[in-house]
Amino acid sequence: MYLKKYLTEGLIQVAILLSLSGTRVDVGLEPGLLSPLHEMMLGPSAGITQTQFHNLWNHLKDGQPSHPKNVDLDGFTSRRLLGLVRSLDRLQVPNTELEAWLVHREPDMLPGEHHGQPAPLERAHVRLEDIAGPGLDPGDILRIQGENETGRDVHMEGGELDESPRPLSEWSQGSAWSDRSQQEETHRRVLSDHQMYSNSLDEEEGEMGDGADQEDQEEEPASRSERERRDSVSDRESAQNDEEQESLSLQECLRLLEHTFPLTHQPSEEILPAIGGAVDHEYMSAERGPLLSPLIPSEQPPLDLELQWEDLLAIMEPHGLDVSTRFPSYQVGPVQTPLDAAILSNYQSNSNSRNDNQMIYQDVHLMEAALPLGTISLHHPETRLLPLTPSTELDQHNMSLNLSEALENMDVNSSPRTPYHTNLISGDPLDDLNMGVDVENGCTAFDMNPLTQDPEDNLITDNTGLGDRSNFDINFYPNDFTSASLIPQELSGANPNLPILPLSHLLVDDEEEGDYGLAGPLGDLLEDATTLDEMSLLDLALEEGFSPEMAARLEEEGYLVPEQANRNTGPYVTVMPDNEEDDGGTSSSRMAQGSSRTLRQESGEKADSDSGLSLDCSFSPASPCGSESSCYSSSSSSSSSSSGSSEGLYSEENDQKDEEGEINLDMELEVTIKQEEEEGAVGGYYSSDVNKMVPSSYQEEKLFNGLPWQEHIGHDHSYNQAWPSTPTSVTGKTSKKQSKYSSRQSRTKSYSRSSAEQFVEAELWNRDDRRAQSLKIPFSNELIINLPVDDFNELLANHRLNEQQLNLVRDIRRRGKNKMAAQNCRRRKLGALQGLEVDVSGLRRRRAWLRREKQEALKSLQEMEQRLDGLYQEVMFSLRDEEGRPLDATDYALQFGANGSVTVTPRRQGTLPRGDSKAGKKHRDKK
DNA sequence: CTTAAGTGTCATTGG
DNA sequence: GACCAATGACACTTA
Repeated sequence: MYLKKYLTEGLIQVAILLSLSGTRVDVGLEPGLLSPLHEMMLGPSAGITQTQFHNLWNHLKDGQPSHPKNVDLDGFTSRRLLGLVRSLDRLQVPNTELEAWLVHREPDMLPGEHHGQPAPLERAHVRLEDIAGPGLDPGDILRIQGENETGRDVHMEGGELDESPRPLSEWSQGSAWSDRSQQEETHRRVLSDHQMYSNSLDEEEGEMGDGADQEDQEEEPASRSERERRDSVSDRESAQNDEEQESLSLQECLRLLEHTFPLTHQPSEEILPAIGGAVDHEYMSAERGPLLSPLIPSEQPPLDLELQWEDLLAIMEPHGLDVSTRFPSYQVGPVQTPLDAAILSNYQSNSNSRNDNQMIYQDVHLMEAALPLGTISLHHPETRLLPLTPSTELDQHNMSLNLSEALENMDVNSSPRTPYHTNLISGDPLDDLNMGVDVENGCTAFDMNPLTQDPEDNLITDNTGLGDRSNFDINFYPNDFTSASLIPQELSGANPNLPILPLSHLLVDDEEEGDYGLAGPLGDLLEDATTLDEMSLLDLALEEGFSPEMAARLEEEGYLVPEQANRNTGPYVTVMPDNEEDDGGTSSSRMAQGSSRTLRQESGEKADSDSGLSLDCSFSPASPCGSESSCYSSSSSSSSSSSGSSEGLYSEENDQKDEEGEINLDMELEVTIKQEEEEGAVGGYYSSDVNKMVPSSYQEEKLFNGLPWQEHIGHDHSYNQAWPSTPTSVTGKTSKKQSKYSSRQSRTKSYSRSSAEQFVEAELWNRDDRRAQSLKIPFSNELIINLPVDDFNELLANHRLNEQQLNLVRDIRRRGKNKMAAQNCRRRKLGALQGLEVDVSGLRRRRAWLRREKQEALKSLQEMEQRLDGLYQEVMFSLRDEEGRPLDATDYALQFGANGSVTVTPRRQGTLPRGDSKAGKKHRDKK
């Protein structure tokens, strides 16, 4: 069962991965696989995936990371592989490394400027820049930032900000910027990924994370020129920097970051919340038209920036939480490895991008931002506390908590944030997708950090995704830096239609997926799939994942049908009662044989009966149970003689031996059987001799030898049966049991070594068989059980049986049928349970998705309401009464006629113009 | 010795 | 009313 579950899980995950995109899987696998681009593309082998997933599970649950399969690839090989994968994906893989430190560079610019931010971040950035600096000059960054910000925010966190805005804008305008170098794209993607990650986190928490995407888009138009400039700068940088140089610089930077990481990390998180608080403030201010801002981003760059900033803040808060929760290692390990540093740098880059927004915002609320940063730092520790617990459950729990909190926040502060949701909806689907991916990447990145100690290793791991830690990490690492870009594109390409729904929804789903026990990353993947296909696709993917199981199930069921048919056909089935493995075709052919066989049996039976006990005792080849006979006979032969002829083929010699040796056994068996019957003992352990009971043609046995039908026999528990030969057979129940047990064991011991299977089957001889043997029932139990009623009655009529025999035969039939029915019932039960499990998982995902949708809808609704209010007030202010005074919105209401006419009517208590519930709200609020 | 899983059997129910 | 399938409950075995 557990193995099956594992397999199914692995299969499901594989299916999901495949459904999402081969790249993704590849990316994840690449690190672990030395050669295997094709595997990655085609889909990892089940074993690999399983192991990875298992590792993920283990990692999440146990916190134990590295998987043996996670091989650290050389930086070159890993890069090569990544490059190949990227090329396959169509995505050009720029050096993620570059991106990482580029982000860091920006901070360098900032150090002096940041008041609120903690020194460590700045330091780290500076160092990184200093080390890696080849490509970009701090001055460039500053310039870029200034350009981006239109000169407003240059002072603040410009260094950090400059690149972050770039990616956002570029990302949104990716098509326009296709010309640019791959590196630039990668930078953008990375940055966008980080942002997306934060967004996704926000969504998961129920925060307003969606707004970030919208903001990004909004920013684009306004800051195009700036972006272009930045792009040009980035191009220059990319051209200047060789990958190797970048890697080296990155390594150094990572090292530096490691030293400073904790501090650096905190600042980013802190800054974000602080910024978020400031943003909220601004939104609260009624002067601006935050809602409208998205509509006219170019005209109102500051507003856009603010909006973006808010989004970023919203994202950041959840992001930090998510990071902590998802990546316990990251949180736990105050000492972060270079990789972590790199990841952090990326993360910071996200924060930086937010900082850009902040910068814009800070022009207005600079002081506020500074304060919040300090205050936010407190926030960070909390997040870390959660992450300390490695268990996924805790993470999920945290997520859920965050979500609830986010929801609450929504309720309270939804109004300010809402405006962006519309943008999100209209937002580029690709961006959303990317965001979701990025989020995941960010997570993975964090995971990687702790393990990687050497900057080079970190880089390698980052690039290749071969993190030492856990398979899980490995799988997702690639996404973090290099692969991240790839994945998003693929996703976007694969699901252009999905765009409306931000990936963040998916992330939210992850929480619930956690219920399933899926790893966070896996859950993300699953959620992505769900979002893409709106759960239905996900379900399909799941089913596909289960396909093996399902197929097995179906096969079983299909088998069931034929099996039943066989049962109905009875006689034929008797030969192979349990031929589950047999196809219907075989059964049909067998049926024909069975008919002839039955005839033979009858004739043979008579002959056997003629032969008398000796024949019965000896294994008549046509043992009563056709199916059992073979195994049984073999066992019996083994028991009686060491020959242990397999396949139930008995040489006459064996038969004779059996006969001789078993005659006594027969007698004993009868006694024991009677006792059992008297005692009502359940099942019995039958000696091989029992087979003798049923006369079946020797040939028939041969025909049926080796057939799977014996399966059920194997299941037979011969309870209470004492080994005929054992002295205890005559003793009481307990003694019987013991004797039976001991006899079995002895048997198994003696036989198992020679021909284990045959012996086992022989052991399976059941009580009814023994009884039948004892009563000299002329036909096999299989025949008795599987014959149709008419045939069965005919059979009974043909054979003159005494009352005892008739009763036994009927009992055998009843019990045999019930046994098969019970088996079928249990099989169905298991199938139903599995199906229900699948349904539950699908429904959970569905529920999560619907919840996300609901949140989004509420957000958009609030946004619309706010916009309506603003418009209403605007209109009212523009109106003048007879005396030329502006109308008070509280005193007058707009009424919209059916013909499109709008009339201003004095507001009366209790009467509100249509669609002016909001106005009424306003009125009330003002009062 | 305990426990869970698997299996056979009985009794019952409904078709 | 007989037959059968399905199923719950119980007992037993086994790992």
